[in-house]
Amino acid sequence: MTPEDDFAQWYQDIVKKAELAENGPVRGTMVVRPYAWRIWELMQGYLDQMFKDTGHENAYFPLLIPESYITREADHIEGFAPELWTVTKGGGRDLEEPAVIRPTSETVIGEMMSKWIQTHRDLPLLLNQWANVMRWERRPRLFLRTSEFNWQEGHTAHADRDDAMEETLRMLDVYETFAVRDMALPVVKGEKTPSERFPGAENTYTIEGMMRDGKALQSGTSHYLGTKFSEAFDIRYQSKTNERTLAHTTSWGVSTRLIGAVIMAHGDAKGLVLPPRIASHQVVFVPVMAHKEPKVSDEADRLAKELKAAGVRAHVDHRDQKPGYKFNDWELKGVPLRIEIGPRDLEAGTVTIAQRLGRDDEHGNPIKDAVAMGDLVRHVTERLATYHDFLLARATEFRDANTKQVDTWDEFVAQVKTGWASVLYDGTEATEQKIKEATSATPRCIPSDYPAEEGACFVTGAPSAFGKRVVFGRSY
RNA sequence: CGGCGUGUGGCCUAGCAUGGUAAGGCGCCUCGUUUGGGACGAGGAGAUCGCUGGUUCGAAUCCAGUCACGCCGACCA
Repeated sequence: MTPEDDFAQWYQDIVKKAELAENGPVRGTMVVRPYAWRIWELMQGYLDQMFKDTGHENAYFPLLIPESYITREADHIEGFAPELWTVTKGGGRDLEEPAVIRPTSETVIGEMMSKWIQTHRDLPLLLNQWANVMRWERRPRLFLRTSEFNWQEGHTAHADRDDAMEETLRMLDVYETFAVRDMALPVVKGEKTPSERFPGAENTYTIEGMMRDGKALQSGTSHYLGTKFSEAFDIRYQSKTNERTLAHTTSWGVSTRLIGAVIMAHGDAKGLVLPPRIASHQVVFVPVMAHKEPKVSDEADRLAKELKAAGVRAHVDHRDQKPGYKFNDWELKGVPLRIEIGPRDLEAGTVTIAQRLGRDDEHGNPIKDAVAMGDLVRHVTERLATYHDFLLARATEFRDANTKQVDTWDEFVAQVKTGWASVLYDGTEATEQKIKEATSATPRCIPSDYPAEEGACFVTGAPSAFGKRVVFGRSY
């Protein structure tokens, strides 16, 4: 199965065959297997460090939220009501007040913030939590949309709009940096149009990645919540001039959906392709003839230890299988570098390196390079770095080749079948609706780095909105 | 939630029209031979055929309901 034949089927095959995840016993739930959870742990590591570097502290808030909290902010409840899971019993008895399982934690954290914030000296309050949330999903897909998923949610409170907006955009930048630097995923960063905003947000910002079928995946969002939740939960502080003032809040999150992004942005017919910085194993050794020549295993173990000491995630595959089986297996699992080591290598004092992607012969098989054992650590370290650059460049080329500026309806319809279209449009929901009905494309974002441009809407001819082009595409 | 489709050992599938108590491949276990691109032979384990009910002497097969999964749509940070 290749991504070109049937993208949806290909995706499911990879998730299953690469041992990433499977369905849980309750509809819409997901079991994340160790190989994928390791990827998530690595992602968490990078993100958590960046959150701390930008002054945030981790905390933990309860899974269960009083039902009444959710209803306090009008837009919020309207948006989330259809997706809530509600607990009505505890210890076999009906609860006095039903509790909802958090779909997101603005409400319960808002409630706590109102208690913790007294004066302007308590601001900004910069929090993050790593947690699971639940939303009823009508059509679950592993990693992309499941009823329960793991994520991080940042929640912050600020003295004024400017400070909160700065935070909102700062964290959006953190997400962009992470996507590019750690996932080799180029993203388009920008603001959501009003119809695509988070329920309860004044503004929503997003990073959008292009998958290999040309569809967009919303990969991270950052929201400026204004004073909506402060009003609902009474988050006020005493200002320097002794006035009781509403705080401005933000929230921002990324989830295990990012694992889906990695699969769909980099994968190919052979299977998963993992960018080195988030690869569970960066290097896998495949010993050859180890049963006849015990030194082979010893040398593999020794070299792996050297690599580990240098900070490389190396693994030695001691399984009792033939080498060819292991080659295919690790390619399916997307390991960046494979090192073959056998009697021939021992004699020559070398190992044989094959790269998962980007260094293939005319038949699509990896070109194997001999590398001196003494030079292995340096070579591998460099290879991993250039491999990352290669994946990023490849994904960027793909995205750019499938993004077009268009100015007519016909061009637009053709373009969003396979990629993204950047257009001038009037910004109305009616126009968005018309586009969606005809093409199933929706506005992905108003890119931050697009130049100012105005003109006539390509659908209605009315003056364009937002002062620049907007990217449309089909999305997950 | 609407339309279409699919549920048979861990995985893929045959059997179903014309009911008679489940077959093959892969995988798994044991032994031997093999090992630089998915090995081979011999022996072996493993399924109340998604679930519930109905029809029948008898149901994987027919009927009804239900659950799960997939695709499309609607919905969805």
